[in-house]
Amino acid sequence: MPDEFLLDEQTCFALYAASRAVTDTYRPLLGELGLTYPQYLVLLVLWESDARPVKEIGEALHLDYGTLSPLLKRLEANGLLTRARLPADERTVVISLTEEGRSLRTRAAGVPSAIGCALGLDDTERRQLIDTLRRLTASAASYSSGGFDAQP
Amino acid sequence: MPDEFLLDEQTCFALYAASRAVTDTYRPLLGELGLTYPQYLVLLVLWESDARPVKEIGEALHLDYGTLSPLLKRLEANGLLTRARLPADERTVVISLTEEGRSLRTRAAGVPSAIGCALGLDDTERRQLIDTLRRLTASAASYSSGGFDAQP
DNA sequence: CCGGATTACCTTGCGCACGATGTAATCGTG
DNA sequence: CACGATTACATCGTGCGCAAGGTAATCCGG
Repeated sequence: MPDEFLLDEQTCFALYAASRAVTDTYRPLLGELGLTYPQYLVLLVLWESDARPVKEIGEALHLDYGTLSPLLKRLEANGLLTRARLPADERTVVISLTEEGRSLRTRAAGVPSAIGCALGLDDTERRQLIDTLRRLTASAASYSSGGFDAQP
Repeated sequence: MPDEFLLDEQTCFALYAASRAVTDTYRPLLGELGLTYPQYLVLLVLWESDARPVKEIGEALHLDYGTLSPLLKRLEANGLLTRARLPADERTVVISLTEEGRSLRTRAAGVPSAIGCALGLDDTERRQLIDTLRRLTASAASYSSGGFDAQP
């Protein structure tokens, strides 16, 4: 039988390596904008719909507060967004883009196509890859946090 | 036209999310062995062929010394491997498994199949995913470190 | 309306990842 | 053989990513 330790390495390691290779590709592009890849993801969320609570940003990106809190603080320090308590519920912090944060979208206009080109996949492959990754993510998530015997 | 910032998010973010979901699945399994996922990857390399210089481990995993040096130090502190200068070339450090490091392979025997099951992909999908990810990684790498105008 | 549970967020600690910098050993060239 | 370049590795600083523990605001059952 083939070595299970090698077989296993293939899917998960391929994923791990590909993910890092992609962020490597983003790095120089985003560096010119003073952004990291996770910071760029937060801006993508906010460019899509501004003034959202931290909780929603976390749900969109599958990131927890331990990651987001300091990240958002850095973006605030860089003048790209503001943090404000919601008067109706003082627990929730609403994140809003500043004018500088909004205008950064224009400067980032070339990023998506540059990345799309760097990945070197045609439309069919891209769609299929996304579909497979989505199902894989859902399947893995159902195992990690619950699986058979999850109790809410 | 569709929003490029949304379109772009799909491939790269799907990859980013899937990669983290998979390591989430590994975490409890490897936690019982006292390992993290990158540490597990290093052991996979060494289980395949022991007594390798740090350089080769880095090439296999696409990791640099800044990541590997402290990681290997932790594995050494945990008694899983040893580090020794090569007499023939005092610059290179050879990493060798201890008896405990070798025996951990037996305790990890159930990990690959458990992960394979959690991913929920059939053999065809798995093969195709790996193939796509490999080409994507290669394409991205050729852009990041070189691309058109790389000068050695 | 009161007290316990829940919610939203923050902080701390640890372990990657990566860029930048440093050091010692070796190689290569004149 | 000298000496500049290269190689192999280590260290430091920054920024994720996640677990664990903390706080204040809100909700909810009695």
